[in-house]
Amino acid sequence: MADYSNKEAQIAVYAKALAHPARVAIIQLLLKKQACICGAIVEELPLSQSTVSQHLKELKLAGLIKGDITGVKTCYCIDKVEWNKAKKLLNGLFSMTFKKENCC
Amino acid sequence: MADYSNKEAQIAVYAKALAHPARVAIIQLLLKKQACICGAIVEELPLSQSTVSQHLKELKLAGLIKGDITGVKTCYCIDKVEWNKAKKLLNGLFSMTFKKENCC
DNA sequence: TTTATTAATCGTAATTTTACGATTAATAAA
DNA sequence: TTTATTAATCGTAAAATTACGATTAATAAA
Repeated sequence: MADYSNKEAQIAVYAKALAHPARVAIIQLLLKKQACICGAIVEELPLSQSTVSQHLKELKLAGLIKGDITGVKTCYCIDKVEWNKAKKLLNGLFSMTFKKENCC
Repeated sequence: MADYSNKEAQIAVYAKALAHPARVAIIQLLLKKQACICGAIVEELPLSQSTVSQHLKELKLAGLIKGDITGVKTCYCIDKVEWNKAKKLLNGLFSMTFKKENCC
C-alpha cells in the first residue's frame, strides 16, 4: 500500500518521454546528426510543424532536451546532464539481477 | 519525411510500458522480490485490484512480463528474453556518443 | 517600413490512458 | 454441493495524449 518512490516516478517520467516513436526519433537525431534546428527536425518527421513542436515541448518538459533561441530559429540539443541521469536510472533498472527461481 | 524504424517503434513500446510509476514498481517487485502472485502485487500498490490488473495486462502486452495461472492464483514474472531485448535497445540508445559540438 | 520566415501557442477533435466498482469465471475449501 | 477466494473483464467517467490547421509573436530580409 506504499506510494511510489522518487526513483520510480523519475524513471516513469523519462520513459514517458521516450514512449512515442517520434520522440525517440528526435532524440536519435539530436544524438546522431546534431541537427538541432527545429525546422530540420520537422523535415525528418512525418508530422506537422505544430505536432513536432508539441513533442519537443514534452521532451523539454521531461528535461531531456533544451532549446536555444537565436533569432528566428530555435536550436535544440540533448541536455547532457539530464540525459546521463536518465541513462543511470534506466541502466540501474535493467542491470538488476534476476532471482534464479521464478514461479513461472 | 521518413517513417519510424522498427527499432524506434520498439523502443517506444518498451518505454511506454515503463511510463507509469505503478508499472515501474511492478517490474522492480518482480525483479527484486520475486513476488509474482497477483494479490501480492496488489497489496504493494496504492491501487485497486482491477487497476493493477490493467497495468499487468499492459506490461504483458509489451511483452515484458508473463503470467502463469495455477489454480485460482496467477503468478507473474519477468519475461527474461524480452527484458533483455528491452535492455539492449535502451542501452543502445543511451550509449550513443555525443557530438562534441552542440549549437546550444 | 513592409514582407517573409520561423517556431510557439491556440483551439479543437479523436483517441488513449487511468482509475474505480461491479461482475464474472474458475478453482479451492468447507 | 455450497461458499469463499482469486484475478480477469466489463462498464464507465475523467483526464491526458496525439494530431492538425490557424494564428501569433518575433526576428530577418527586402
